[in-house]
Amino acid sequence: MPKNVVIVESPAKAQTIARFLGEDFEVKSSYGHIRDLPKKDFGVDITDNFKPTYGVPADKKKVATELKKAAKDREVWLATDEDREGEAIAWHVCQLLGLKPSEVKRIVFHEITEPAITAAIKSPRGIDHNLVDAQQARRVLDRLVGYELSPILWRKVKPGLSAGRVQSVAVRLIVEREREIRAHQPEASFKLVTILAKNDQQLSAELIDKIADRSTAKQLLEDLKNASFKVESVEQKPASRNPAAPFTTSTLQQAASSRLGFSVRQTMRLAQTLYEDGLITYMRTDSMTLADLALQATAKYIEASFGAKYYHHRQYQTKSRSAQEAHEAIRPTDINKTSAGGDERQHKLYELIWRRTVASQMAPAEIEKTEIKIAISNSSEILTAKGEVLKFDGFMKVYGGIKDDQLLPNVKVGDGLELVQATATETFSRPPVRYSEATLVKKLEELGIGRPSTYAPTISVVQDRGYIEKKDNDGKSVSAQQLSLINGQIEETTLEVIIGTDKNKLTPTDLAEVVTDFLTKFFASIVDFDFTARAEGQFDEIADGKKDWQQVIAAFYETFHPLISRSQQVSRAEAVKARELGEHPASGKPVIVRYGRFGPVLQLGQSPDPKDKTAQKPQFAPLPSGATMDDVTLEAALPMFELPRNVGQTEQGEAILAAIGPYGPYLKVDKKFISLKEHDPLTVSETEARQVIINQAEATRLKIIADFGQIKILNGPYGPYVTDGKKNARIPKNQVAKDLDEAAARTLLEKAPKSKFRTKKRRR
DNA sequence: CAGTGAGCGAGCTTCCGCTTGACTT
Repeated sequence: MPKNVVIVESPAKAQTIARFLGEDFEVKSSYGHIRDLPKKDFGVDITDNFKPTYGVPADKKKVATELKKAAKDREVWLATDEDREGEAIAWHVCQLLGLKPSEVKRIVFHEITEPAITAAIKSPRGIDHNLVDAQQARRVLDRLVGYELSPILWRKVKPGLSAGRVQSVAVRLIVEREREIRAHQPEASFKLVTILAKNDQQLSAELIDKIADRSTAKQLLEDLKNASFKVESVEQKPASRNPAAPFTTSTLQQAASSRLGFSVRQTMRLAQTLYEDGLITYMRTDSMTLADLALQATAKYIEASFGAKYYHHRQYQTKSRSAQEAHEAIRPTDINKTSAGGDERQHKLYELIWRRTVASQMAPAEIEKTEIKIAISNSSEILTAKGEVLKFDGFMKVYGGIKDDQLLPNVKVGDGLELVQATATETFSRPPVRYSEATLVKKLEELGIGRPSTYAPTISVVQDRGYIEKKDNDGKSVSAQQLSLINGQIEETTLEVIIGTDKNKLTPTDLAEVVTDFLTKFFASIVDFDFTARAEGQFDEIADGKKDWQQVIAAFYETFHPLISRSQQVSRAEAVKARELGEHPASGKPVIVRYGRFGPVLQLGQSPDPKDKTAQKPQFAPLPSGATMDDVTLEAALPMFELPRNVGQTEQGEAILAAIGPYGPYLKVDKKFISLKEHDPLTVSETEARQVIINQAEATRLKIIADFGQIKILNGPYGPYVTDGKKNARIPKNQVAKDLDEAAARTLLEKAPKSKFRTKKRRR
């Protein structure tokens, strides 16, 4: 029985370091934080100097028992990460095991290499209680903000909502970007591009400045008809480009998104598998540092594979202001393994990491840039042709990314050129682009908000709460004019261009706009982009022993809590920004849009005084499909009060109604409801409605494999299954669905395990 | 599954950061 037990955070790490430590050491994992504030209760005693109550969460009970068993009568070594959270985990483990910090050995290492670990074992230290206190301050601050703010939203906006230091800023960024896009007015201008020739060789040259309007563009083309062109200058200058730093979590997420099209969550899942299989280093890191052994191996690999001139030693410094650097950068554990991974996507991600790591230690790419200026005989405007030639590929041999540029013909100053064609095309200024998952992560990291372990979960939570949706935007079509000068003739054409298209971009819901407005109005300091950065400054002072954590929190709470009290006085109506769209033509009553208890709603007539029992109640209706609270108009709103609408009859003479319910637009035929997906309930014709009804009947018929009354065998997205309306059972591989009789189906249902998963709450 | 809309009360929801694992209608 080994006399030492080493506790680390991750089981995969435990496995690796066990190999280096030999028989005297058993290595166990805490699986992250082992104690935390309770989920159900507030867990912080405001009246007792913010004293936290810690406990072992339900999903950690098993680990806690195992750790206690393993630590009994052994020397305990705590090798959790060397950052605020890691130090706190070490302290919590002490508390769990009933050990005084002086009774354990605290060790740290940033690389999982044999030298790093043996060196660490030789120099144990104590637990840094200042650092633990900094973590407690962080934890308690987040609890105070999250658990005092969220209930305000439940009461003033909608139950189940949430707010927090990180998620509320993420939502705010997306809301503000959307508003910039809405406010954007595309400005038109003209871009002139010419093709010029010297003998058989052609080059493309353009006017750098945009041309203000069509008449100026046309005049310029008229001038070009009779102009001659002469090379005024040829400038060549060398340039070099350096490789990007090795991956951190956020840059990996960005590169995997842009190069491989992976979502942030997908990237992390794949990286986790590669890490567990020992193929890459830890994937949740903010460090760009490579271990010495890795640097040496990479140098050797580059020199052997590409030659010495491709090698260039580099050490990178992180720019992230919140970086804690408890780990290495993300790199392959064995640089000689050029490809690895269990499936296609793991393969691609591994290769991306490999390329980035190797490239980071390679020579810069050498480029020769050429710029040719061309004078026009009858105009003061200058045409410019730019070209780039790659002289030495350097790191681009493994991590490319340069666009092919034009190779310019050999011309010298004074050479005359012939005009082949000139085109002036109308272009429009672009609105800012919406955030993608990856660019949001980038922005959050720049602001120092969130950590490598929370980027992916934050993106999920803002979607789960109904604040943010991933959406494609079709953009809008605009007509652009184009004037072309070919063979001495000016031709005019009109092009249809689509601007503002988007795929998979983060778009705010009406709920996000309402909540963001509420929070920026009443909690401006909390959703301030610098709030986290300022708090981090305070945590650093606690870590340095210059401040007491409870005093820091007390000072914060003194300014924060009054905001809570004040916001409680606000009426719902004020919180949810009602807007009057106009007047209902028939009744003269106002039409209002606002965020109701169940979502955005149109209201016809003012809400009556609650004391006035005889007052007429206003009429309510949902927003038209595709409209938001911000862009809905009176014209679009009015027909919504006419629903449900009488569409006509089925061939059998049953009445068809169309309306919008809580689950979207639907048709109603003889008490049966059919969702309307393709058509609008306001405009759907009788013929279209009949077809939808027939299609629906056909789909149901295809879904049923066997129908025994209560028990049915159905085709589902995961294959055939048995159901009695309440419980479902999958059909074993060795049985054929359509051969089952009622008795067999019943047996399957009885044998099926009760679903452990709660059915997911519906989002609206 | 196909109405609701104010505010109160019962009892539910909620934060961030550290980690992995379960397994669907």
